[in-house]
Amino acid sequence: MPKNTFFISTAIDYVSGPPHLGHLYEKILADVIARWKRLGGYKVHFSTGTDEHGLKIQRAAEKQGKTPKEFVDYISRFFLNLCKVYNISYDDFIRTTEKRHEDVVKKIINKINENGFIYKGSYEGLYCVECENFYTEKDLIKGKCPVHKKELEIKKEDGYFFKMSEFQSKLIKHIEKHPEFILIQKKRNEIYNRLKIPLRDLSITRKDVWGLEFPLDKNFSQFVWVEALINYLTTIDYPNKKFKEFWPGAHLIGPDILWQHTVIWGSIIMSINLKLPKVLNHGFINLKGEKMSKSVGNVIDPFELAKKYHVDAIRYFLIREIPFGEDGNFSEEALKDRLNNELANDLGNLLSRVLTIAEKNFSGKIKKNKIDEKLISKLDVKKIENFMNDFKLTEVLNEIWTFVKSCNKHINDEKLWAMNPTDQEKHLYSLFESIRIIALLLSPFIPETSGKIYMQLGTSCSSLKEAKFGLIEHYMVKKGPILFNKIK
RNA sequence: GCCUCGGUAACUCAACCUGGUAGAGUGCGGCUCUCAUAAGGCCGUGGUUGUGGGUUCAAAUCCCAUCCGAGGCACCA
Repeated sequence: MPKNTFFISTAIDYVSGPPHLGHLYEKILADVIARWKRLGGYKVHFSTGTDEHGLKIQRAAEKQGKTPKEFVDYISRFFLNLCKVYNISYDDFIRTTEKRHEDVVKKIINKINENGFIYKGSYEGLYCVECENFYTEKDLIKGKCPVHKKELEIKKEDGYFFKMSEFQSKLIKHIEKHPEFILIQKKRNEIYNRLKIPLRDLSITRKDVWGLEFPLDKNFSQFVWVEALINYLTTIDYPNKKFKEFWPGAHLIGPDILWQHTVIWGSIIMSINLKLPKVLNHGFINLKGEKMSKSVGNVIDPFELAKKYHVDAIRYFLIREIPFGEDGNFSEEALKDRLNNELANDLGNLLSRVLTIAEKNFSGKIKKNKIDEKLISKLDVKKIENFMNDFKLTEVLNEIWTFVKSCNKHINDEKLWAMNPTDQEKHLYSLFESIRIIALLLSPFIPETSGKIYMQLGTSCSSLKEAKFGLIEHYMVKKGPILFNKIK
């Protein structure tokens, strides 16, 4: 990726059902990173979207008496809406049923073929006649079809294959040379070890399944995985200007699809001679230690959540509570704790107490003054930038909060409310500068709140370069509504 | 079965790579300022670091074993 551009994608969500908290978590992570990069002056392309082909969707559509296209149009809207409700600043929302995607897929498949990595063969596997689908041994329940509980037969089907096996040693070498290819080490180890087992070629076509037509043979549709991954090239307009500007990027994904993004996607990328992207793999969200699942009925609906809690509180909570790459726990109790203690008391009250003094004693007008070195020594912007570069988002918030608390302590230690006017104005200036920079650093995480803080401070920032003390000549502040209402 | 990761205060985690008798936040108890969203600040409470061995002057940290837990093991996505 050229120096001053940054391409980040979420996985495109499979639209067999509406979004849950896990989908939201990934979008928030990507959004925070994208917003941070923009603050840093990068030209950012942030893509998200929906994956709309495949057998499961075909089935789900049939069940509802809809055509697959009608069905995906309906579900995809929920994901788009999710982005809007949660302030996800995507640059492109891509759907795999779009024409532009079909065009790029065609180009890629042709290119892989020209390079000699596609051949016709036959796939043999365990097949359930009723499902019209192949299963692997792992899928089976007591050796039988997981859906119909029936014996499976061995079936052979013609199809096209991608010579994935040819890329095995190259993938191993790539991981050894570029460990950052897979961000989280424990998952990197898993992939690395699995690559010691011979890699099989990948069957890339299906018969009679809802999907894009296979460019080399009209009798087949494409296996969803290969086609869906190509969205990362579609979104930056492969092979044109934007592609040259932004490739390779960083793919943010969940642990369930790591193999596909490293081994399958990695091989495909190598087969068309492109540089490999980075894979930023995050963890799962559990509920009270249990996996979210529809059958257990403990799925959190992000739309319902947003009705109950401030969107920024939810964004803040998910990032603050769950270290990148780790599985995390969601509970409303923990969310309330963070919201009440950290957002409302520490941050919201800090703004409120300082504004009151400024309005009461100076009618909101605060002139530039010498900065209090002791106060600002508590903030290490460089450290925060480093954490951010390593995607240690939780640490970033931790560091910012240390400073928020320092501001509160400073007010107490100095008895700000009881000072003579000259000193008071001096300290107020330092505090407003501190709060301005806090709002700036927090803006990727809680954008709406940062906006509210800027408004009350009567200023605004849009670049990390403004994270310097003493930039503002005059403050004209005006107290507004409180930032966060506490929830019992 | 094979592979990976984890087991540290009531809870969530840090310190482990680069050994030197464990830190933070939350919770709980107390004190305190009064500008503020009854907010803020301070002090305290609290752990024989899963278990058993080994190496070492010294082990949460390195090695071995063992128990417990989580995850992965490709064409459903």
